[in-house]
Amino acid sequence: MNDTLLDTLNPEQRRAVTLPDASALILAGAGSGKTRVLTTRIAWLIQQGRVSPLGVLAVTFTNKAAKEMLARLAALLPISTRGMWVGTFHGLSNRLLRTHWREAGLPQSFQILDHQDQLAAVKRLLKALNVDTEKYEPRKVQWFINANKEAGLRAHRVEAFDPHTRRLAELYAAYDVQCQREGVADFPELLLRAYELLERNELLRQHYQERFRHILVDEFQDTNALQYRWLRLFAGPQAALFAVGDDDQSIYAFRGANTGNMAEFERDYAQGRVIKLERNYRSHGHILDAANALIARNTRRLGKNLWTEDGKGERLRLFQGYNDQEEAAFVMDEIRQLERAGASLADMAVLYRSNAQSRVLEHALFSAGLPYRVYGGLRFFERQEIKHALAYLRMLTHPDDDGALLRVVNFPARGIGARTLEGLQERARAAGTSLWQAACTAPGKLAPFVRLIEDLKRAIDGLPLAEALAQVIALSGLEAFYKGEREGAERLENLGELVNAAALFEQEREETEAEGPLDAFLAHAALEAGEHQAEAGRDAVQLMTVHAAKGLEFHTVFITGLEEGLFPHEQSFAENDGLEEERRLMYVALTRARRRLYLTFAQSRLLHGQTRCGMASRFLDELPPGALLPLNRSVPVPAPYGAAALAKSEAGLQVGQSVRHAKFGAGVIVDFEGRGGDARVQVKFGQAGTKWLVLQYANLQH
DNA sequence: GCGTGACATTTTTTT
DNA sequence: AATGTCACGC
Repeated sequence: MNDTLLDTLNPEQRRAVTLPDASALILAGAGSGKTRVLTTRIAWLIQQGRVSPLGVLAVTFTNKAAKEMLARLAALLPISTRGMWVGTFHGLSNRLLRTHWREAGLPQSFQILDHQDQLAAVKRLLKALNVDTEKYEPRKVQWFINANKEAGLRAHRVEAFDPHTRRLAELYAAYDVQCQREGVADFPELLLRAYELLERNELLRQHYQERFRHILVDEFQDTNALQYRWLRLFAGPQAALFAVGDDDQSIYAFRGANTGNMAEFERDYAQGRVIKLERNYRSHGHILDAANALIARNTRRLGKNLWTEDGKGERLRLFQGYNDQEEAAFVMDEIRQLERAGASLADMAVLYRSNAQSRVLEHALFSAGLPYRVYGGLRFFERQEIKHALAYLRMLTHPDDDGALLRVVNFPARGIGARTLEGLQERARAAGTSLWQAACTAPGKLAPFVRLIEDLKRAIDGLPLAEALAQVIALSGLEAFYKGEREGAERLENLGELVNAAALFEQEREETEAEGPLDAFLAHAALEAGEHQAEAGRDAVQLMTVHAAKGLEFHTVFITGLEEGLFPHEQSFAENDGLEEERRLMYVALTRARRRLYLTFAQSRLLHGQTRCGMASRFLDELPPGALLPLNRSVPVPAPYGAAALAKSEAGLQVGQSVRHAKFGAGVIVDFEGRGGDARVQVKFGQAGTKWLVLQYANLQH
């Protein structure tokens, strides 16, 4: 058994799997068998008797990755994976907080706010405090709160040197008070609360630190400051931290991921125990050569070079289209040819930098009658009918949840408008109670609603979860409402799907869990996006952003829209290290392909309702020419294209160039459009912000 | 209380 | 082009 576990591993992988009981950093390149090493390591540790299954803590970022890990473990070991702590940061934090809700200062049935719910809560707060939402945009306030929580900072510890930031910190403090009063926790709160719980409660800390002897983390390059501290706290002085990651695939810095964690981890924990997995089992040579050459341009890398024993394979096919439609038509033609040659559509992916680009591609595929599937977009548990049904459920288990009440109090419409609600909120504020309590004590127009909730409570008492949910959907009036809607059929279907999900959830649920089935299901709904929708499993071309493609692989990959300003995205030019992140993104895109890779771009494209001209992405210049196969007759790949390029060369300006304006001062060109007398450039100035200027009149110095 | 039209606002996304 | 937000009038 021991042998079979390690048999198929290469020497580096085996070395990683069989490391002693100490912390280590595994630098795992794309396609190097990262997940395999992680799961085999756990299996090996357990098999060797170095740790019991309950002494393992394995953390991932997505539920999908956690599930896959559990499935692989179950296949490797003759043990039950039930009760093992394998999950996402948020899922595990939730588990801890549900078990120790009292010590954590939370109500037993505390509810989890997803992104939407949180934004609604912030808006409500700003309104209650009479804050000018022009000056303090809800989204920005939300971002401020989350960024600080993810840095591990509570409101009183936020450093604020200017009045605006000070005010934001006050709002952050008020927001936390509101959440506490309502008994709800947003996503970063789960982690921060779990962290603080262990930090402050010595008994609990000792308990968990003694229990978890081996802590393993996947996608370590994506951890933020709080997650890293969370890991360190769980590990304590003794546990072995096994971190697997790839700094070259860090593409989430924009949401707080801190690649610096890897260097810090090496210094503080893994000194001398760093293993690089560089052998790639996925792609042919030309693809890897291209990826290696591209990523080599980034500074501050930990350094890795992928290699394969497979041959060079096909060169990367390069196509330039006249516009986005021609580009899409090309992609479609190639797909059709490949399909005719017997390739599976599901093994082809069309990637793009931003979601807006999918439309043209979808249109082309649709017209051609090729089945396709677009990833991203609205998730199951984020749909309004689902949120409504869940909000009713929340009212039943946790009536003090003001957000849930406001969501359903007048949906379906029952004549409770802004005026009534204002009165209700006023009374709640005066009495210092939740909206629900205020509604119960002075019902007035709200009486029917209060009665409805009470009736629902009685109706579902003792029912299994799925039946209870079906009752709620029927009795709340949601069902009748959507039956009457013209486009309600799909929503009704989704509600049916939700009942199914509840039934499935109850079936699979572990009985050992501390919380009731209702709370558990609501937490599940908040933490689990609800992956698959129709279309899944069918043989269809896969359309997705490069971000969404991370972790996946395909026989054939199309990387589209390779134009300056789009990929790399113009927004990145102004950001610190923005271009390096874009390059890592391109690296991720390249390494998704096993056998065939297409790189396409268009000279002009319709964006935000207007035609914009662009030139070929600099990333194309950064690939080794020998690995490329140009498909157009003339292929001046590095040369600029189109009218806009002309305008630029006329004026001697280009994107990324520093310029000076008489009034606005120093700035950097971030975009341009039009030609001749209409040519305009977008310049980001230090003081004056970002402005569009007509080239003819701007008189820019450079 | 609810429907309508003007208006801005557009990277990437998981939990 | 498309979507969400918001103020306004019925």
